[in-house]
Amino acid sequence: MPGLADEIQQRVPFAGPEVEAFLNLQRTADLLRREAVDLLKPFGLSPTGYNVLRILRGAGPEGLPCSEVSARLVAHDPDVTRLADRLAERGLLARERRARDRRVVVLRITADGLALLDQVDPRTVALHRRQLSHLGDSSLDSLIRLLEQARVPTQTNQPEIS
Amino acid sequence: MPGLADEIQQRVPFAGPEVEAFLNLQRTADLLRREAVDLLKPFGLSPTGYNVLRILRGAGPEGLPCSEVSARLVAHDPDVTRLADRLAERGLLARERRARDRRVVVLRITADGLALLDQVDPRTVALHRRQLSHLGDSSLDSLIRLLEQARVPTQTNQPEIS
DNA sequence: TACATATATCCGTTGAAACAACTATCGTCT
DNA sequence: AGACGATAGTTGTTTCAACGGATATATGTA
Repeated sequence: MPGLADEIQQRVPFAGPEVEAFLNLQRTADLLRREAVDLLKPFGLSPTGYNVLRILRGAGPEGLPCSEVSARLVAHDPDVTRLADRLAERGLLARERRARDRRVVVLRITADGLALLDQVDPRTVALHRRQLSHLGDSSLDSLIRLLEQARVPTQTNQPEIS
Repeated sequence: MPGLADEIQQRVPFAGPEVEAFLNLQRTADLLRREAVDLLKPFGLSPTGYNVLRILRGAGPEGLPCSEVSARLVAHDPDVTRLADRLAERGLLARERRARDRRVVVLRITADGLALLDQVDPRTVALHRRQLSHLGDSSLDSLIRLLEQARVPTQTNQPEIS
């Protein structure tokens, strides 16, 4: 197969700092996330499930509609219904249809859910500290600021003229 | 249910910069990744599949064993077998058992695979530029450096004494 | 009221990731 | 040679995310 070798080789080895930043972002996020997954697994929680419970705790006793929970998730998951199904089966949250608008289902964390969070929270905090504290506060602040900045433009993006 | 309201409320609103950095990292990575997923979908590629093809292109005509591909993936996926299955079915890569060690299966990108990459690459580069170029080169460099730093300690972590 | 449209959630299906058990092959030691 | 353990992939199963269509309710309009 002549000519193939010429085509292959190290092409696009460096496609600009944006690409490199994207890949580093994915790589780092994946690595740290896996450790969080492993930590949460013994508690029967996925990162998303854990996230839902924390959102509901933050929402207080009035709870929050599914749609609102969905909007606040770290990793946007459109299928809150079945996610809540699993958590409700285990008694970690309660569901109730709102009277004045019977379309919305309000989710509320239960005492069991709160107890589980109390058990898990110290571990995740310790994990993240172990993962990132070596950067130091000032680097962490920079990192946080850069990550926030990185999210800005994609939200207000013009659709391509194409 | 008295007492419940006291337990709920905004607890753990700020558990330290490490937690905030972790959440920002996940949030940003997820947001950017989703756009990449949408971009790749019309080409029938997942981010991981795209990643495999680029790794194989970089490896050149000699190809790479499954295990080596797995190790170089951005998002570590232990199941390269079936990932390669799908790509091989579409003729994007070829598989061959190595003669001197018949345990290893060598993956090689095909001309079709290279052609697909040629089609996709400019789009992903453009996407990442659109996502991140507003940060500017110096901020991007900082971000890359911080993300690299963040990956260091987790690799050499002592198991907890616990 | 009747109708059209929008919204919030639900559910059926598909595809892929996670985990574990299994097979084949190799290297080494006796 | 034969046995043991290590290595490289493969395969089965379960679970979960993604996508789209379906349902129920609400809202606006004539």
